[in-house]
Amino acid sequence: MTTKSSSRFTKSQSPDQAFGPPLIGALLRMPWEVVQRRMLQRLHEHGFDDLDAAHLNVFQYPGPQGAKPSELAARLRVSKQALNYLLGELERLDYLERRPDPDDLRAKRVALTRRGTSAIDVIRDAVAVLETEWEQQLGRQRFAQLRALLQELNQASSG
Amino acid sequence: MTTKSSSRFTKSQSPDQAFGPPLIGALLRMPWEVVQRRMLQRLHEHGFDDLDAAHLNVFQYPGPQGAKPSELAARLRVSKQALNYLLGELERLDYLERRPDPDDLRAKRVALTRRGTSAIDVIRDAVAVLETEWEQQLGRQRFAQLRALLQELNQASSG
DNA sequence: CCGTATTGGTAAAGTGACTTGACCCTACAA
DNA sequence: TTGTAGGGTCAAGTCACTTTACCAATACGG
Repeated sequence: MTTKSSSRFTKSQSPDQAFGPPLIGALLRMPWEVVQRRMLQRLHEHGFDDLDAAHLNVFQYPGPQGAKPSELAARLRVSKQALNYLLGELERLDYLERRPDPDDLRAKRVALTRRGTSAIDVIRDAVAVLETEWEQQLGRQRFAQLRALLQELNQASSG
Repeated sequence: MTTKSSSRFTKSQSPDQAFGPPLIGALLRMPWEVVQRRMLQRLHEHGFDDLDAAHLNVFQYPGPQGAKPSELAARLRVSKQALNYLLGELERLDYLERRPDPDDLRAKRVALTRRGTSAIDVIRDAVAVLETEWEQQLGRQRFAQLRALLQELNQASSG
């Protein structure tokens, strides 16, 4: 019933601000950007200073371990060439290897090196630290609630 | 699922995943990406098909209206040259104008055109639709809770 | 089996969204 | 005044991509 006519909705009342209060988009984006920066910062502090944001995408959940390059490309919504370029970089920097798939002679599989898994450990740690910070700000219970709600949201819109 | 044979795992407790359960990072990122795709999709459907993800950043909360290019550059964490490049595109595509700042002869101010504000209306509408979808999935109360928690989180880490 | 289509990956060339470095003009404080 | 910082732009270079094309292996319908 709220959305039958969008007239009142879309016209913002304040003239010099196109947006009113933060939309759910911004509310999700801003903390995610905090996480992202934190991950990069920690990685750089721990000697993985040859990684940048683009590389980070490859390590993103659920991680590249065992995946086929084309799988990863689809997951990250980039062309397989673009992804292969990234994989080349990461292989050169000794974060992973591309090994032949034993079950399909066309395919390859990504295998993390020791350095690669170490980097992922740093990432997980960085996020863990941030989580405890947020936990303190929101309270344990409320933070747990937030996490649960986000989890539910992700399950719903996984398609 | 896949072969159990490759069970040389990192210090992560979960078997064949370098990551265990989704970290808060992924939980924030994934719905944000849903929002992002939805915004672009809606824009393209409504005739704003000359916009891409990079342009969207400029329109992000709280929007470019009245801002100085250098402000926007800092906000988006890109160089002022990079941002100026984007503004050039958006000006050429008739989404905004760069006008001289009346109070500072060095500066310019971004002013949205009619087409620009229309695009923002579409964005807000797209997010509003998604919000009602999520509201139905989580329930009104729980979704309101989620929004409140996210708002709190953003206030905390605004610095 | 065969022939065809599909899938996984690569190579090469082009490009465009950036970067770095320089510069100009204005503002402001000393 | 001067010196310094801030806002913006121009120009050149770069590299992370895209596009196009192609090969090899697999899947599948007969």
